[in-house]
Amino acid sequence: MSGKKNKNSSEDNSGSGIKLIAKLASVSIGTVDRVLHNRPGVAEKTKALILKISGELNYKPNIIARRLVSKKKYVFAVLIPAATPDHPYWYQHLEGVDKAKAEVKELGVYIEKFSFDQSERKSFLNQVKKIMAGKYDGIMLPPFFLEETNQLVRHCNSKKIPYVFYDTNLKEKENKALTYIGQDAFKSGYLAGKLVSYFLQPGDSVLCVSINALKNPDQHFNYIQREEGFKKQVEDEAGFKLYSFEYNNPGKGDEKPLENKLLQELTYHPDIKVIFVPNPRTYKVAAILEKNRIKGLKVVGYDLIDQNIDYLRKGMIDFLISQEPFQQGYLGLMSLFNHLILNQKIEKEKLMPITLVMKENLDCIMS
Amino acid sequence: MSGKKNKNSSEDNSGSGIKLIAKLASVSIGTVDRVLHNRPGVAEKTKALILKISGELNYKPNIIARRLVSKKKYVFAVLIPAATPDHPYWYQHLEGVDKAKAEVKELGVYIEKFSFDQSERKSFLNQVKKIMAGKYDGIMLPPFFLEETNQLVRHCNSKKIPYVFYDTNLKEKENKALTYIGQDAFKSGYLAGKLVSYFLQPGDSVLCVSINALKNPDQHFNYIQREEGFKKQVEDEAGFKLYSFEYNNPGKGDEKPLENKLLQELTYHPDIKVIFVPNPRTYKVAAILEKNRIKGLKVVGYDLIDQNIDYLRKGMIDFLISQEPFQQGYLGLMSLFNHLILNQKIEKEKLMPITLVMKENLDCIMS
DNA sequence: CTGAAAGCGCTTACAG
DNA sequence: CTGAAAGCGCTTACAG
Repeated sequence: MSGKKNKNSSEDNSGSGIKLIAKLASVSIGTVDRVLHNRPGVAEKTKALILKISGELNYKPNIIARRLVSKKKYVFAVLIPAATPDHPYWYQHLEGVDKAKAEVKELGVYIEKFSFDQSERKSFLNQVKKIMAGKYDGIMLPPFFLEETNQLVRHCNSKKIPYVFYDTNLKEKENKALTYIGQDAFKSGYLAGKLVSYFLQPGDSVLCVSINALKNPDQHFNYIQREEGFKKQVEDEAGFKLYSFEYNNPGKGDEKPLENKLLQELTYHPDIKVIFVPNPRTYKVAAILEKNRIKGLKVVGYDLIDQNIDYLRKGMIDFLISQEPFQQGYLGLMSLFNHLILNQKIEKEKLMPITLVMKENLDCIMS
Repeated sequence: MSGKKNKNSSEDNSGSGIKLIAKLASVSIGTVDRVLHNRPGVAEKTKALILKISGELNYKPNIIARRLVSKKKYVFAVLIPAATPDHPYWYQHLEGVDKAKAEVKELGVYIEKFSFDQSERKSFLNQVKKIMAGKYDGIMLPPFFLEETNQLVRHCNSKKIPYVFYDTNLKEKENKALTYIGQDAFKSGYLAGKLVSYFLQPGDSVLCVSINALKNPDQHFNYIQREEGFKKQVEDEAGFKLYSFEYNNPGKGDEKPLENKLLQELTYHPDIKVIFVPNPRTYKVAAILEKNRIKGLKVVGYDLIDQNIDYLRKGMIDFLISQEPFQQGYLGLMSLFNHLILNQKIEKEKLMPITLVMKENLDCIMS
């Protein structure tokens, strides 16, 4: 009567997992559970036997059963720049975060968001402190500010809390991040440079306009690296002249200084045929060109934010490089989940593709 | 003693689902299960009550528990062109299929692959027949051959078996496919045309070389549409001259005729500056150019197969358009899974991004 | 150091 | 038409 299930399968498919092991080892399932979870209170001999059997059986726990019964809850903290009309880039990260949030909720994993003003170092620090004061099982952040990030990193390292970097990478010695999700910024700029070189004729030159949002411009790791990659290709390898200037604006106020500077450069250097903006403020350049009815220049920049998309549609921006912010938010959290809950091995880096977007493939990219 | 769990949560989180409903309706959980699954044998009155309560509770079944206990197995059939050194494009689909396969296996879903020779209509038909003879809960296929696909479609429609198209879309009246996963071929060609237009100077022209693999060339829906999209942009909108020829080769044998034809075109039309190949056989053109030491031409084509990647690296191919074949294989099957097992709503189309790949972003794309 | 029992939320026979 | 019971593979107290 109790023998309904034939045990003639010599397969991988080991009957009923933990129960089978218990039977073969002549112990109870409680004991098996203990050794499988490395909990104390099992005789060395028993432990060894159980490990041996579970090894031979190639035992893999049934995650479904595990999640059904487990009462353990997980909470992740996500540090994320405030998405505002001035910095809409982050809305897409937010959507990715929310998708992950919805997906893991039923599985007992909760995600808390900590928003900060990306132009304010202090605001970042405050949220870092809140996170350190709380009890989180995993943390995800864009390491915008070196000092403050290192505080958090040290805290995580000492408490063995896994953390994930996204959008911007930090290659510091203390960095033991579980993974980095985002582009290789140098390569990204290099690719932009390659594309631009295709457009140019001998004698043409290029203008790079770095429009920063931080009060502390030396902190924009990504923009700096993109510019370096771009410069390497356009100037060093393709041999075109590259002009460049920086413009610093924490988001508010008029852009008259930018306009003046830009027009001045274009007047002095009529050989400029392409303008490159290594960040999402590309639309500001397009707006100035439009306002002053300047045509015949190609504009290449970053990120599919609404303002940029408008100018891409109008033909005032030629190419945008997309970093898949949605995927960054989503995959970053899922890698914490996969690591902590599913016990999966996580790659040290998940580099986002450097996607070239033109008016014509916009809709496909966004769907 | 049995009251350990406080029931003071007036939340969405409805205690224990089916049990709570049973309690509130004063019936057993068996009866609740029946109406939730729309099985017969429940009094209309009881049914209505249970439906009402479950509605008020906003009841969502716990999929984890469901899967743990359910003995129902699902089997999907995938029709996939044989991946061979001549058609390596399909290796990547295969990997996506295998990933999906591994992921759903533990959940009681099995995936069977049916491989066919993409140059042989007959081979496709044979596999279609096998699938129709079997008992499958879901089917995925690239609808390469119209007649044969329609047979399968009619079979599926009458048996209410969901089916998914991938790689190639078919917009026939009988087509009630659950979804289509792949590019919009016309737009894809149009984008290629736009990119090419950026490279050209007035007076330049373009050559389109369509290298087919089917014995029955009129069946290449994708290639035809790409060519049309390309032509529309390059010729109609940008106003460049477009030469084109077709070359038909079912995979085997020498390419001397192709070489002769290509060299002839280039000799007659020295104004040709770009060659466009609307399919993965782009490397064949690159090989001929290399062999004959022809430089200064730009080559744009499709798909990240090894041969193409080699020439991209060498600089003999300038741009490749990627269709994310891995994702096609993976997402197509997952949409069957999500539909059938998770009861999710599926979008009618999942258009793959039209990704431009150059030597410089190759590694990021592939990782 | 070890075992026996209850239970996660559901489905599946089986018995009325 | 309806209910009571067993069980999916695991974890969690609790009792020795």
